[in-house]
Amino acid sequence: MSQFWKPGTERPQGRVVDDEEGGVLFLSGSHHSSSSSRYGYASIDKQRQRLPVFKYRTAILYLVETRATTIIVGETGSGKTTQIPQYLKEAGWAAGGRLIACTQPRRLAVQAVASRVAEEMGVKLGEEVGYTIRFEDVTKPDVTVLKFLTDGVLLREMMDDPLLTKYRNCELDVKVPGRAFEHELEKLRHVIMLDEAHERSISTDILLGLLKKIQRRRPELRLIISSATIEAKSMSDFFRMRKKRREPENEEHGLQVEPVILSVEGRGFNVQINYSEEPVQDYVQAAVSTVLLIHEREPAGDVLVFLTGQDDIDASVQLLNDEVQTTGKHSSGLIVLPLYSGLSRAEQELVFSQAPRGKRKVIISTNIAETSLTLEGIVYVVDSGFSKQRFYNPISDIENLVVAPISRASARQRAGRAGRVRPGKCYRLYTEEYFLNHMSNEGIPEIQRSSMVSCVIQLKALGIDNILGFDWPASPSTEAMIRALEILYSLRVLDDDAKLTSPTGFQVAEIPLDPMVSKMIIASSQLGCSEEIITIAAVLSVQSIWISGRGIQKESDEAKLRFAAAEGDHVTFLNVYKGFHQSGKSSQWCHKNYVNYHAMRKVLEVREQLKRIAKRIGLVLKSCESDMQVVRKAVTAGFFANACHLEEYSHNGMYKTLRGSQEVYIHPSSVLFRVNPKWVIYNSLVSTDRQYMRNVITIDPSCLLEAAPHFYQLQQSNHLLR
DNA sequence: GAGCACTGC
Repeated sequence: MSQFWKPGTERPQGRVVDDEEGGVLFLSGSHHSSSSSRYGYASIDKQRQRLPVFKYRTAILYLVETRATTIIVGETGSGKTTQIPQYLKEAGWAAGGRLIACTQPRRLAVQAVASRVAEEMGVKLGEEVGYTIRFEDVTKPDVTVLKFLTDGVLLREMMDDPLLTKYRNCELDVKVPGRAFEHELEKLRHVIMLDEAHERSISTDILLGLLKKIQRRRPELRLIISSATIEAKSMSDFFRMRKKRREPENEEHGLQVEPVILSVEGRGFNVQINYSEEPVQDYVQAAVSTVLLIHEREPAGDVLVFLTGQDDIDASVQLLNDEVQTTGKHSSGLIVLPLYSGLSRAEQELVFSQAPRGKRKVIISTNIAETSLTLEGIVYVVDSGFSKQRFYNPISDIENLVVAPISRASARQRAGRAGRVRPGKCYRLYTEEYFLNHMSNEGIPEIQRSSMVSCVIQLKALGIDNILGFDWPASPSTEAMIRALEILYSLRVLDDDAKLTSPTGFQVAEIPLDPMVSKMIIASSQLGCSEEIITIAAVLSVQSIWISGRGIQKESDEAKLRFAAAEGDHVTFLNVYKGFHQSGKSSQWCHKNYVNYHAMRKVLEVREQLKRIAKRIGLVLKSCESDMQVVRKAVTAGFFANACHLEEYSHNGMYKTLRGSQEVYIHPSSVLFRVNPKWVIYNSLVSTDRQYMRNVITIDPSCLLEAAPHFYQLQQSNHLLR
């Protein structure tokens, strides 16, 4: 297949930010493409001063002093993440026991940034500079002043302290002042920095809404929002808009509420964009021929290809390897590596190793390389223009993974991956016309593509009662909201007035899991099987505890049968956990039984956290030993809405959901596959050509009525008792 | 007899 390319006109790293309405705007100077190693060894201070953000130190501090909200647009390598928190500390924003908080969407980034900053400041991590992520609090009371954390953790912290008035490293009694003395106010002058806000995770969006709300009560709270170029304007609009009435500006303290955008250049290199001249029919095939073209015509440098999922990636790795084999010398020198989250740790690490001299590394990856992982040495990027995205249908209450076109923002992000070490090239497997006229500017925020049950619970726990009226950066659909309220009501987590019930609702909000799982845990406390149910909840919260992969299917299926329980997958998990525990948590035992050791370690961690929380909220930790009847009852108490009945005359194992009469099937990975018991409850649905139930347990229909009479009242006569 | 983009508490 021949490939025609048309050089594009887009500059992936353009940095002019529009600011019409009177906001201060700093434009960057000339674009430097320097690397720090050019100067050889330099002291940390010198290195810090060489970062692009250093030029803006005074400007940033001035803006944070005078503006409620500052939006920083910082390209890759600008140094904003590591430097700005230090500038704030140096300027006295952490004096008097106050904490400067800086959030990241991902745990790994939190750890990396915190340790880098601690190193630059010459302090031990966990002292002045600390971090908090799930399972790990590396901060020290009275000592830590710079705290890095995931946005999820900050959200959890706000449940105990909704106005963040206690955001300090030691106890201090401060009242929220209506009109307070200067020195009282001083204690409340906090800065919170939300980094990578453009990624628009659910937690970031909730935080943005909450912090905007808090600012009205606490004008002395300062926000720094870091964002990519394209999204900066909408972020600024969000903070500019006063929701109902126009609120008076806080002129008294010389503070302006209008947000301002400050743009800092990065250290990326220019990336030449090439578009396909014709629309591409088959992007796997097109990606393969483009890689071969690059290898044939372009100078040395590694290639990164963005495809959508495991299937596409494995197929193209195969095609490229075949090509290398058949054409021999011409195409040799290629090392082709797949990259997706489902790979084992060892396989993932291969992509970070350097290619031997004279060899070219080709990494074929999912979206994981767009945000989560940074690969060094990439000079060429091939962008299919697609990724797998999650969509939620509130009518059927089902989440689907769909291959969908990416946004222009994503396309720029992908292209930028080619310019980290030297000028690079990006090959887009779509036309320039398509890019300009058919791609959306920004992706759909996660909050508009997800179920809202967890989100509603969190907001309720934060004291936000009018959720439909909440000031979102992007509003979730009314249908999704109503569906969430309905589910939470049926779980008896919300009452008739949509308030959290006591104690169930408040307990569910404390548990960091899906409300149906939390409800199951609470029920298990009353039924006397919380030890078992907490283990099951922990296993359900990791991706999979089985080792899967090509060539070992038969063996791993057989291994699974050794643990299989007649009741279904949940009880099977208990058998695996028991065996793992009895082996002394041995990795050899896992290996022998085709159980994923890393997943089991995570199960242990989650289990410990859940036990701690259970104790705190007053649940009884107790084992039911071998009475699996109560285990099934507890599962039913949380998941009654997922009950299904086998169609009597079905020969292919078709079930129908009680709630919506949806056609569903037991997933082949379940121990109940082909067993087809009459009544089952599933944990989740995956939809491909059919709807498959994953993690299934048999139930007794009378338990359904017992667990949720309110829910099954109507169906009672015509379904359950037939 | 099928297949799971990626985070997070």
